[in-house]
Amino acid sequence: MAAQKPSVPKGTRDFSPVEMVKRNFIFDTIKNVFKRFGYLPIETPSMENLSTLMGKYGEEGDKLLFKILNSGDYLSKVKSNLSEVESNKLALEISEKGLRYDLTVPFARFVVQHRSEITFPFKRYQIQPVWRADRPQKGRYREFYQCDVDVIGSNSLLNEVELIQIIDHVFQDLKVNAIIKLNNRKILLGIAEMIGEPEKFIDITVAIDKLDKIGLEKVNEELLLKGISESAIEKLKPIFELSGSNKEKLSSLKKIVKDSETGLKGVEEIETVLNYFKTLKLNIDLELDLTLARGLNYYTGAIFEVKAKDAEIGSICGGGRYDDLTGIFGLKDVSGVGVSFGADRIYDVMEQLNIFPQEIVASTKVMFVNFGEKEEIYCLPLVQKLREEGVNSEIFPESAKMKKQMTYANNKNIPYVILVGDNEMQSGLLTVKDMVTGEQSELKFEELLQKIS
RNA sequence: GUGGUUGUAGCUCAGUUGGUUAGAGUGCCUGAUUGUGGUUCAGGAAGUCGCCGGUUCGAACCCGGUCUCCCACCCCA
Repeated sequence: MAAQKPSVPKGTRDFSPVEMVKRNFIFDTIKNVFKRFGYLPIETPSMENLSTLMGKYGEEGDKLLFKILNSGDYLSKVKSNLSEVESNKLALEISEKGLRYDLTVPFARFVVQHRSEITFPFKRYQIQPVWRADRPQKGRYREFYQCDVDVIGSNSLLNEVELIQIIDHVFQDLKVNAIIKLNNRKILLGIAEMIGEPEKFIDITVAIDKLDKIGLEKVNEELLLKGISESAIEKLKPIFELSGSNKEKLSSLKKIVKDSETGLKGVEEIETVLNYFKTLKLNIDLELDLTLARGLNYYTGAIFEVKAKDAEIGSICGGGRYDDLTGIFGLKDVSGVGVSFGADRIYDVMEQLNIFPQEIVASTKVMFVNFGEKEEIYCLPLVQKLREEGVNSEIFPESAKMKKQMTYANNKNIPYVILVGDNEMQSGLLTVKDMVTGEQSELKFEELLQKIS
């Protein structure tokens, strides 16, 4: 039988040690910031009941869910006529579980399910993979990690402020130049009301979200196509033409939505958030962007999106406030707000810009060459001592040829190689080779410690 | 889901109008050097030409299907 060619499913990837070291650098950096702001970790299962996931991400979202086939003789339980039933109807009859699509909905489920154990406001972070069945392309995978921070059970806009600070910290620590775009769904709703098309709210937001990508004309075409009247489109025009500083945009916006209570509330919320930053230091740019809409329709208040300034890859972080996500699961009046960092896209940006710190790649600092049994017995306690001193060390596991052992150290980027043979065992010194300069010196153990620390 | 594109050695890629035995660079292995990697030199191994079928005396090359990669749309981290 011919060996089958090994491969992984479309849109999924293996990660080599070098890649994992870099990925862990991103995860660790993000995690440390989360912890510094008082967030605690949780995890939820990779799969959820489809009833938990369906209908939370819009029509498109449902299509992008990976569904898991029921176990056993699932076909025998199908009630519909197989030759007539539609695929998506059948899917629900033979599948009751699916892979999670994001971390926010499982979190809402978690909160409702564990409400009696939770003290509110509940601040949690969660770093796990999610799955989406769309076609892979640049910066888009079928399996990728999200790093979510959310606070639930508090309406305070201080939480929005805190999330912006977290984003600021993360990208500062990662040394990624980024910009936060901020908007508020209430403003978008107010605008929809103003132009007399409140029921077309979703269509309007999706269309204006594309403004910077496809331009005003195409957006207007799309709006017409969705059945929005020309006069309404005409009224939208001044919103697209808003410019200047955040302050200027807000004051002209106030006039536009002056007759919409919701709209004014949204403007006020943004003003409040921005006012906090009059006295807080913020390194990242924070920009009010009226064309930011975000597709997920559970957002009700503030919405955020972060873009890398020096790379073209879509958003690397996004989120917002959701007033009633727990309501779906039976817990009313619990508002939450959170953001999600796209670790894989951040990786792509950092890789493209070549800004991973050099020193994270070297894992082993010292390697002992293995000359044979006698020497092993002599070296092993030394390796142990180095490890006790916190130095990452290893001994080559067999007395292979020098060339092989040196090549191993070289390929693994090990900076120091130690040679201990008859001479060294007699003198009690260690021959230490600096793999960068090629220089060798005979040192006492303590001198070695000093040299490498 | 729609449209386009790619696939040849572990990796990056050549390969003429369809014509003997499919090449290069790099990596790998061996030796020059039995206690010295990264540089140099000599030698060596390595390919169902993505897969299935068709056309042809003959296919890496032409045709059809399929999978995969990448890109755009939809949507999104």
